[in-house]
This record gives sequence, structure tokens and C-alpha cells, in this order.
Amino acid sequence: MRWSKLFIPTLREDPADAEVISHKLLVRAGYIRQLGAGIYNYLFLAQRSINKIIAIIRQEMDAIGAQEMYLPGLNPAEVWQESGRWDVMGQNMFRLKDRFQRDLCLGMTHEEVMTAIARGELRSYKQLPQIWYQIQTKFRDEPRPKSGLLRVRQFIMKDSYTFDMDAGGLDRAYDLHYQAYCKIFDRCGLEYTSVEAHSGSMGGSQSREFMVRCEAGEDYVVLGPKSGYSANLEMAVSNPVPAAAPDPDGELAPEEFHTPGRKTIAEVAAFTGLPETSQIKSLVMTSDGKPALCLLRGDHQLSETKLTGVLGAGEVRPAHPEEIRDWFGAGAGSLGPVGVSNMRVLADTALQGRRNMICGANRDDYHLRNVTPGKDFQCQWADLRQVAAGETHRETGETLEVHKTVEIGHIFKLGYKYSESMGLRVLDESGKEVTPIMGSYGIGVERILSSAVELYHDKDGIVLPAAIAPFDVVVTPVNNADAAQREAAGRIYAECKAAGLDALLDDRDERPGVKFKDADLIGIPYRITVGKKLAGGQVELVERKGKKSQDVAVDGAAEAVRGMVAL
RNA sequence: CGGGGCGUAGCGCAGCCUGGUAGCGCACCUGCCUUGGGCGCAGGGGGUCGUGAGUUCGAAUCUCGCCGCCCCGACCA
Repeated sequence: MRWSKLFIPTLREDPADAEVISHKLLVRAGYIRQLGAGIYNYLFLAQRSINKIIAIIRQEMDAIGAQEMYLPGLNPAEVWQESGRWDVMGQNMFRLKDRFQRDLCLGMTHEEVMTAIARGELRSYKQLPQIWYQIQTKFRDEPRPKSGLLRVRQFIMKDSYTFDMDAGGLDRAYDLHYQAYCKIFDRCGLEYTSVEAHSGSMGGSQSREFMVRCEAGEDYVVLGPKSGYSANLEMAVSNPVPAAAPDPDGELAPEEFHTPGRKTIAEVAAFTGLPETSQIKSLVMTSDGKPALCLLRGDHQLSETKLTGVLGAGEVRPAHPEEIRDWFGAGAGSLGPVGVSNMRVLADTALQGRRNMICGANRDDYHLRNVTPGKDFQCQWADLRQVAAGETHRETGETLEVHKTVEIGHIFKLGYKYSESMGLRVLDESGKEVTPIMGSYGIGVERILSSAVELYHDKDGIVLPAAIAPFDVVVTPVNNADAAQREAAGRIYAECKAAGLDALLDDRDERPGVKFKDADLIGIPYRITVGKKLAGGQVELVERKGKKSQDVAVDGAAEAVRGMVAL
């Protein structure tokens, strides 16, 4: 294509409202423009890149026998009510009414619709297994869209769904997807890791996330490079660092002491001269209107995900100050488990075996010392703690790392949640009605693009892997007014196209600096510069990554690029 | 949902405090010039100052409402 005819609106300056690097560069390089909060126009370059990503996904999905479909983005409420997720999804689901006041929503994912298809059509074990997928726009009303294409309200997702007769079949489907996803992300040129993950509102047992490490990410993963441990922070387990001070000896009795104005763990630590690890942190959480007192070592963080799992309840939230006052007769900051009998008391296992610790006295401005779990209060033990960097792997003792990541893919073993609730049944060999077992598997298409930009860029712009770059090569005559350069560039461009490359001819009447800057910014992997060396039959082949340059013969230029792109 | 910031030409910004007919850089158009890293010179076009109301002789500027966007927080008491 000829650059002079294309719409590639590059910007000299960073857009004012962009914060993360991929957002700045995608806007500057003319890939995207914002339409509203978390809503983006994908311009020509983004669309080309996305098309390449989708083509890779399609090939690898088809390779595992998946069948592509296209389901509606607009869904009637009924299917979501059947699965129970009409309520579960809460504010995150876009909802609307039609002219007859019927409830509809915009699909966030398509378990319900896929299951609805399956239950209407699948009758026999002979029809299983099935792998169905689509590449479709999803809508999620994010409370806070941000970071360019990384957290948006409308995005493209490849989502697939599997139906199997038994757990063994699901294992195979899950494994096929795992392998396919690795191939897809490898081919897209991404560096990624897969981690054990939490299933969230999807339901189901096992799941793994595919994550790209970068600063702009909002998910945290815990990695043990040597042991190979990898888990989402929500799921991760570890051994905590030891307490900073030994507990006092003896069977001491709890003793109240005055702590005026000391509310936080840090304030109490400073006041008592004892480390945070000597305190019991008391957090009041509620779910389904019922309170629970959660106890942790002073320096530890509560994992809401783990707590939700332990409570087996719906949404968990911190109690409001008024609720706390009602239940405890004291404000947050002076709370503790001693004498609490009106709610569940859960204690993190890191407190097991500890004694004579400090906690709030349930009386404003007072704390208790010499409090021993199990003796001075009863509790249910559970893993409630969120892992932190520097803690150690449970088996190997290796120090664990915590990294920010972006989730680009997620595979779930759903189990029977949807097939059961929506009434999907088939007959087995013996004529008995059985419920198929399901899996679901997603890939965030734009996130592949934006995380690639996060991963691969330099001061001059984007450095996309060739597989997902909008063009493979740009042919740039230094002076397009020079007939010899213009002709040679045109010829090389034609040869590139004939060689199967996605080629771009920069035939704009611009100074060379402008053309070089633009080519660097948008991240075309190779540039053939036709300039003064043309007199000697040579042109320059420059690799965007690392700016390595070599002189090649005019006649061999296209072939040289073709060899490097490795189609 | 809480807090903060911003909204003036396509983009980035100044002007607002202290009210008096809207400006800079880039981009764009025309001409000349130039051609190996966002050239140079000259001329030119483009803005209901987010929106509605109010104060005033007069509002981009002051007051109030609304809308939009960005950032921080929304469990760690």
C-alpha cells in the first residue's frame, strides 16, 4: 500500500490523558483513538494488527478441532437468569430494555448462550466431545476503565467452550486449549507465564491464567523461578517470614492498656515498641449481611478471594464504621476477638501457635496484651493471608517474587455449573440421561496488542513482533522526487508484495527524517531505505528492533526481508 | 461510590487570580526553498472558550447546576 493514500494519523506529542506506555504509543502511532471512557476506535493500523492476531488464533483453534461460530452480543435476560448470573454479575453487566420493557443485556461472556445452543441440539454421547468458539465483542461496565486498551468496556475476545461426557474428556479439552494457547502466544511473539488462578464468577474447579509481566498490569502473580511455582496472588500460598520478635513466655492473662489515639497497626507498634508481627490484626468483613471477624498477623494482608472461599458466600465487603460500632461498641482501630460471640471468628493459620499477642480491646483507645489464640478466644483456622514478596515457597523454601501482570488468556474447567443449571442432558451408551461437563477458555485480543507494546518498545516508538505488526516492511525512498530512487523503491515494493510480504511504500513527499520517525513510531519490523547508495546498486535494510542496518543489493532486497520475516 | 485534577483550533498548551472584541507551538492550506532523522522563509484558513442558568453595561475569566475525560482511593481500621 502507498503511505500517501493511507490514514495513519501519527502525533508528535503524547496525548494528555494517557498514562501507560502502550496507551501513549498506540495513540501517537495512529493505531487508536478514544471515543469515550474505555471505548476506543481501532483505526487502520490497529485493525491490521488485530486481524493478524485473530488469524493466528483461528489457525490454532481450528488445529485442535474447534468450530467457529458467531453468537449475539445482545442477550435476552432469561438465559442469564437461568444460570443465576443475572444477579451475580451486578453492576459490571450492561443492561437495557427493549421497546416492550423486556430486559436485555450486552454479553460479558457466552457460557449461557453456548449452553442454550447445546441443550437444544445435543442429544447423544455420540455427538460429544464438542469444541465451539467465537471471536466476538464483549461488553463490561468496568467501574474504572483505564490504561488505554488494557482495561476497557468493549473489547474483542476469543472465547471457546467444550462439552464432554466426563472429567477425563474435560481434562483432554483443557489440555488441548493449554497447548493451543501456548502456540498462539508464542506465535504472537509474547513473553508470558501461566499461573494457577481463581475462577471468580465463572464457577468451576481448575483454571490457569496466561499473564504478561509489565508495569501497567493490574493483576499480581507470585513466582518461584527455581521451583517453577506460579500462581495468581489470589490463590498463592507461602510460608510467612518469621515474627520479628519472640512471644513473651508463660501463661499470661490478657491485660487492658490505654492506647490513646493509636488506631493503626503501625501506630500501636510504635506506641508499644513491639513489631507489627506481635499484633493481631482484626478486620470486620460482611457477606450476605452477616459479619465475620478476620484475624491476621499485624503485618499480613487479608485475601478477600480466600475469605470468600472460606465463607462460601457471595460478595464480601468490609463492614461500614456504623456497623462496626453496632457490633463491637468500639470503633475500628480498637477491635479484637476477645469476648466476641455474636459472629464467626476466623483466624489465619499464621497465628497458630502464637501466644501473648496484642490486639484491640473492643473499647475505644484501649488494647489488650497477652492474648493467646485458642486460650483467650476461640476461632476457626483458615488460610486468609495474601502472599507478599519475600515470603518463601512451602516446599523448597525458595524466596517468592510478586510481579504485576496483564491477563491475556484464561482457561477454566467449568464443571457442571451451566450444563446443570440450564438443563443440558444427553443420553449415554446405556440410554441413561447424563449431564455433560464443560470448560471455557478466553483470550483478550486487544490485550495481546497492548501487552506486546508494553513489552516491546523503545524511545522511538513501538517495536512489534513481525507476526502481529500491521506491515512486515516499509520501503522508503529518501527523496521521492528523485526519479531513480522512486523507481527503485517502487520495484522493490512490488517484489516484496510478490514475495508474500505485507509491504508499505512510503511515497509521501516528506523529508527523510519525517518518514524515518513515522516508520519507527508505528513499529514496522523492517525498513528498506533507498538513498544515495542506489548509485552503487545498494539499498539499506534496517531492522526496527535494535536498529541494525545492512547494505543489500537492490535486486536481493525483497528476498532478504522475506528471509528475515520467516513467514 | 469517595477524593483530586482537567475541559480554550485537529493535537499539546497559555490566557482566568485582577471581567473589556482569544493567543502560542505543532499540524493543515498556498508559494518558494530543501531532501539521510520530525528542514527554512513568506503568506493564509480554522475556535458557539464542554453545557445551561445567574451576576454585570460587558463573562473564556466571577457564581451555581449539569455533562464529559483523566488520576488516586474504594480491605488492612
